[in-house]
Amino acid sequence: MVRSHSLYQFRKLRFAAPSVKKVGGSCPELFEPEDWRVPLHVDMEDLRSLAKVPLFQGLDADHLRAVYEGSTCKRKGANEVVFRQGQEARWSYVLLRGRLKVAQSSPDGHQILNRYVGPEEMFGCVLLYKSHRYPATATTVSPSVVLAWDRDALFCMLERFPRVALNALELLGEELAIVRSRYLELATERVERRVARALLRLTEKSGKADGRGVEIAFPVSRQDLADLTGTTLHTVSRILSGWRQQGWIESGRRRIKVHDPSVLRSIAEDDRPLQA
Amino acid sequence: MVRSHSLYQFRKLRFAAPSVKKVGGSCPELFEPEDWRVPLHVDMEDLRSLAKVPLFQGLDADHLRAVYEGSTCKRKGANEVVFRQGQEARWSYVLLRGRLKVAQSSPDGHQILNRYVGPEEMFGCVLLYKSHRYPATATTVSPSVVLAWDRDALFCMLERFPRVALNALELLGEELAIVRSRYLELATERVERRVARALLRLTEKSGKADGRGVEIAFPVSRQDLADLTGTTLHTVSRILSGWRQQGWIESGRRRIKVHDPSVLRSIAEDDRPLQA
DNA sequence: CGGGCTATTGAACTCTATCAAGCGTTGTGG
DNA sequence: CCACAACGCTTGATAGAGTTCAATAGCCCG
Repeated sequence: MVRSHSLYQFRKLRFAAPSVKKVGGSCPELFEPEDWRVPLHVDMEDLRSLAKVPLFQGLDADHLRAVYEGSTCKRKGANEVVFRQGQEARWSYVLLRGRLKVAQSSPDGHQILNRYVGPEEMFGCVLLYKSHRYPATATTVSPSVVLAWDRDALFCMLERFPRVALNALELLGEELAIVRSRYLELATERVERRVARALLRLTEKSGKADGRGVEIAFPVSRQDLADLTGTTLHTVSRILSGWRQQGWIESGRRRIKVHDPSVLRSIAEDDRPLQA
Repeated sequence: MVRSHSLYQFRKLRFAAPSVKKVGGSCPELFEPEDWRVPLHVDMEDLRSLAKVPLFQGLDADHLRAVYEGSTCKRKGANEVVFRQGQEARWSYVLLRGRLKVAQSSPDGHQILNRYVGPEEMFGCVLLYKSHRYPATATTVSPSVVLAWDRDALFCMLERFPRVALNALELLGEELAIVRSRYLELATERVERRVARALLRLTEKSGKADGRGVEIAFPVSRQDLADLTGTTLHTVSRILSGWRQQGWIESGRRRIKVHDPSVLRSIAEDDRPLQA
């Protein structure tokens, strides 16, 4: 599919000086100036968010608090890197607010997009990667707040709260099923269909509907879509142009709105459900 | 890649009457006639195998025994189906002896091969698939012995032995990393390289070396290799023919021997390591 | 206002799927 | 035990989806 080196594929990520601030769970006084956005009662708000995280379902308030206090809070602007492929994997993350993407690149400069991560999802979490290295790079798409646990805290947590381990097992299982279904898709469907599916998944997961259609709530470039579907931005551009001319969609710079999902669905047609 | 319906893709699996015999863990007297292969001390032998299963690392003898006694033993000939895609997922499995392949097919009749399973590996185990259905079909490649636990037994086990849950987490994580790396491969590498990688993985995992090279220890057809790499048996055949003419390999009916892995490695060349 | 990004589009090219046909082996049933 | 069917493999020819190459145009931010 993507064959050889194309300069377009080398995406220059802006490596803003990592304005990572570690914040002891319940020590708001440690906040640094750039954290002005954060009100002092952040604790309670984060805790409420935390309660919605699937990974922590089944924990009662006290346990949640304990989990929270073992965490480190990091705040990022848009387009910052949370961790980079190949780095030592010390932290496991949960996204509280914002949006980020997890991408993997091959040594020859090609890139694929593993997934977009939304609020309350865990990421970078394949606990103790055997290699002890992150297999992918996580980059924020919008300003984000993440909680992180280091190896020790994580193991502690898993030991104290077996329920969390079970949740993790379930979530990893889902993830695995999704990746497998994506693999099947990549191996058997043609590009247009893959793009349609990807778009549908994005709108379903994070679409903002208004009178004239559903728009993806965060910026997605053609290249992103290409990396997501295993093709090139050129092909994606052509396809979207076609759809736009048909009036199926509306799109601009890193912006896509689907007018009529049912049309896309018929392009993606198949009995097979879209996983996730 | 694989575009439209090709009769070749509809692989007629021989659905032998499932000669599944359920055997209470420690009740050898329940064995049915077809189990003549099995000596009476099967218990101890299976137990020893069980001790080597990564999923059960860290359990002591008593616990292993408990785990074993919660299991059901099933024996299969070659080319039998253990579970089928879409069936209700009641059982989780560990392969004790033999070899099997796990394949997924899309509604339009295309097929991909998720993985080959060797002794001591777990499969069909993404505990409690959310859908409660197996997402793939497992077929024996050689005569095999599997142990199975039903949902209840499994949860019991996870509850009694948190260590098993942690092991499972680690194994799933590895699995996920492998699938992701395979996805990256499929999206970015061309066919020849993918085939070379697949062959190398097979020989490394289950190669029998002799004076003139390394042979894959179980039957692998061109179609299998194609399903494994997301291409067609035609292309695989052409590629292998080429390599054979170069003297890199030697191959027959469902039989492949690699003379010089280093040559294949240079075809698959890249700094990227072959995940598993 | 200029310099990056991002997107659009045309044209050429090529990898690989698809179509088609044939061959040797295995194994099965008469 | 032989014959025939099924299976696995090989190979040539053809075509097409989608990558690659190239060039341009619009948009956003500093």
